[in-house]
Amino acid sequence: MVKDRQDIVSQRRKPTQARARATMDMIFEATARIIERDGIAALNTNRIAERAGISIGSLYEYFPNKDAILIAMARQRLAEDERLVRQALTGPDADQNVSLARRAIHALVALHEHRPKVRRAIMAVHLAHGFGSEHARPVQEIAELIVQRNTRLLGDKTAAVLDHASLFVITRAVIGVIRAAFEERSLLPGTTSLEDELVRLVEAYLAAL
Amino acid sequence: MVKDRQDIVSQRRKPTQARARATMDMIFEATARIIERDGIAALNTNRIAERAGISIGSLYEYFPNKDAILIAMARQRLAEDERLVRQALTGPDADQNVSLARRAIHALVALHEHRPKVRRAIMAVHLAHGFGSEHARPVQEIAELIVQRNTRLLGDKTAAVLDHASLFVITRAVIGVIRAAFEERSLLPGTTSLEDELVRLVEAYLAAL
Amino acid sequence: MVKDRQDIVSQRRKPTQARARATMDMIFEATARIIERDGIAALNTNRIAERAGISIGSLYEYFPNKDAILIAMARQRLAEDERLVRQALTGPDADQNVSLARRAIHALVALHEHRPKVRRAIMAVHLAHGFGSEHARPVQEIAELIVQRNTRLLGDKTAAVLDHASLFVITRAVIGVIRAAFEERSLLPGTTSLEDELVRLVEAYLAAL
Amino acid sequence: MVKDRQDIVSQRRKPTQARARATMDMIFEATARIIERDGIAALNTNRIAERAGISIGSLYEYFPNKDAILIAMARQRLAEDERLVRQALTGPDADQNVSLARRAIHALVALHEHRPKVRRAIMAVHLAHGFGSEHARPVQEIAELIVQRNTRLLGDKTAAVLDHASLFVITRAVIGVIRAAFEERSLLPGTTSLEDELVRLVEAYLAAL
DNA sequence: GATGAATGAGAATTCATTCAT
DNA sequence: GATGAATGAATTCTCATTCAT
Repeated sequence: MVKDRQDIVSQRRKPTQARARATMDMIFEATARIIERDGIAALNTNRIAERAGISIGSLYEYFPNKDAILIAMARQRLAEDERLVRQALTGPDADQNVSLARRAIHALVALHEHRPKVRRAIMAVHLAHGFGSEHARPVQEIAELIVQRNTRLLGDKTAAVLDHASLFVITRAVIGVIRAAFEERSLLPGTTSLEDELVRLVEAYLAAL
Repeated sequence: MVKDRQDIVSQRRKPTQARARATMDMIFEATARIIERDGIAALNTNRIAERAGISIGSLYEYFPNKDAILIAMARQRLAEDERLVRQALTGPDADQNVSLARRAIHALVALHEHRPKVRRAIMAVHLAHGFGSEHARPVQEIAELIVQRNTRLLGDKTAAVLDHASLFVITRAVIGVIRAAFEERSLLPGTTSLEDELVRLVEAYLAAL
Repeated sequence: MVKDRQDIVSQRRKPTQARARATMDMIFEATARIIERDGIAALNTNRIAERAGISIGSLYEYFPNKDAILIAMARQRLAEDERLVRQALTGPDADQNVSLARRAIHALVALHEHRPKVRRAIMAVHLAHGFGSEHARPVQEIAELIVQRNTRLLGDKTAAVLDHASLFVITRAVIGVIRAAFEERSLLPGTTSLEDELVRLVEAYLAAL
Repeated sequence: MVKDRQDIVSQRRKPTQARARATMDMIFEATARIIERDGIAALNTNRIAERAGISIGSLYEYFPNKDAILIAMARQRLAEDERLVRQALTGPDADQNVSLARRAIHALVALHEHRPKVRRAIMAVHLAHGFGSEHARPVQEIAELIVQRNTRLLGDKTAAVLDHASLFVITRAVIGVIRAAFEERSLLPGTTSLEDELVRLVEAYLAAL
């Protein structure tokens, strides 16, 4: 039973040493595998420790409680998301013939294809702990990046228009659609038409500003 | 935690009698109150029964397990959502001077202001149980209604354009934004600017088709 | 009541350490005492743990569920039965002037005098779980031992006659009578006449082959 | 929860009317079917009432508690057992060329082929309630019948020899073997060799007296 | 006589967490 | 730093039985 809810977030040990970093990765991997195979309901700290090949005592040396593991995983994913989308936009492999928005959307969709069950589970916990605001941060930053780029190309007009509310709306709209596509399976997520529609949505909205 | 019970979904007792209906409502109300006051983590069947003023045995006469209660609540909410939005569109109090899209968006935003904590909790469980596809059904049906209306007014052209994928994208975009607004609290939900932006999003997208 | 747990049989912790072995014995002893004093209906895991002086959690560390405890006890008893009868036949204290059959029967009757209420209860559960075939194994093995001994003394003729069916019949006849004597209390078990009759039964049957 | 254990045995309603008799049979049949399909662990009074097509309240009009149903079934079976074996011995279809012992044994084996799972379950409860002595009564009475018959044919010598203990031993030996054959499934129960061996056992024992 | 909704004591079991070694 | 045995509060859920209608 967790008694002290305030430190639910922080890891106990700073991953200064490579060794500690490796152990944490094993904990994350074990957690992900359990979620994938048996679902979040079957996840418990003893099982995580066992599959990670460490003792339960050691696990608690790294994380103060169970949810801290999932929250750390969510944050890691979110950071990774941002890194990958940014790479798609500015990295050396980026296709310069494709619009920034389309590249970002394509990358975002691709992200959601990786371990969707795990993503859903960790994000749900992350959300339940009130970190919803961190949730869209990567996409938001990407959006701001795109806006800055376009501003430089097109002049200052657009930038003035794309205020806080507009940025919020367009980013959440895009993630909302992508998540729904994966949650519902009604529309095949990999489809190009999904990406086409999303690009249309973004461009139409931005044009309307 | 639900084990291997086959039937997470259905109620046990069919609410044929008004009495049974009333009992179920008391269970729902007790559940909602506990979630609001103490959070979903503090929710357990004994407490629900106690606050609902029935015995734990009776509770299990109505629902096979805890999650079934939350899922039933989610479905009730979803049905209510649809009813309310539909009413805003076609009901006697509907303001005919406002566009259908704006009226629907206004109603949807208003819905999310009602017991947001409860809504979040029950929808999370509903989602976790794999009913993500039911999740957007009300909005989808409303959207189809709007499309039909517009089709009658504008002729068949628009209808041909607004295919499955487009409808999916615009509906999920709208709920995605509304949910994010309530999850994140970063943007004050009641704001007209949120609604304005959503209307702009919808109209821009439809115009771009 | 055991639900759908896969593994009713095995202990969870292997009794490698002497400590674990001792704990298991305390669980067995606590269980036996509760059955003796209050009957099998009063047996529950919380009470077992309490009387064994361990926490309920620890109990479940050793056994996956209540019945597993009883089944383990039954198997322990069965193994002990075999050991004791074998000892009566071949041990240093064995009276060589008495026939093997009589010695075996005497030992078997003596066994049933030890905690009859416990024996009945654990064997009933063992049986109810479909382990009826393990039930007679000790006696069967003893019988085969006797046959081998006699074969050596009398030559191969007898061995040829005492086939599978005959061995089955005579062993089950003997335990059937002993158990009935203890279940029914109609005949005082300790009586020598019971043993005399059983010896007569065995010898008459074997002679008739 | 049963509060008054003394009336565990008697039915509440004497089956004076044919109607009541029919209801009790439906209760018995429902109970048997549940045991056969789902095992004794799945048996509960609500389910019995449901399958018997009566209300739970009515069920308690006929039996004071759950075990009373099973005990009544056991007694009915036992009475039926006796009737059937007696019929095999003295009935019009009885084969006069076969010895009485063989006819009795054949009939007993045949009995155990009928709903073995149900028989095991109800007899276990019957036994657990301390009615073990009623258990062998039918067989015992049959044995006495045989002895009387043989006495008339062969003179008074045998009757003098077959005292209480001998009668006990031979009857319990026979039932013990038959039960083991069905519990263990190691020896095919229907086999003639089983019957042959049992007849040999009985005749050898009686001859040895 | 019949009904069946309601009861609630009680049983099994889990699992996050601690702490002595 | 690591271990993992032990803890026990907490939770879910069952089902025999009652009794008002």
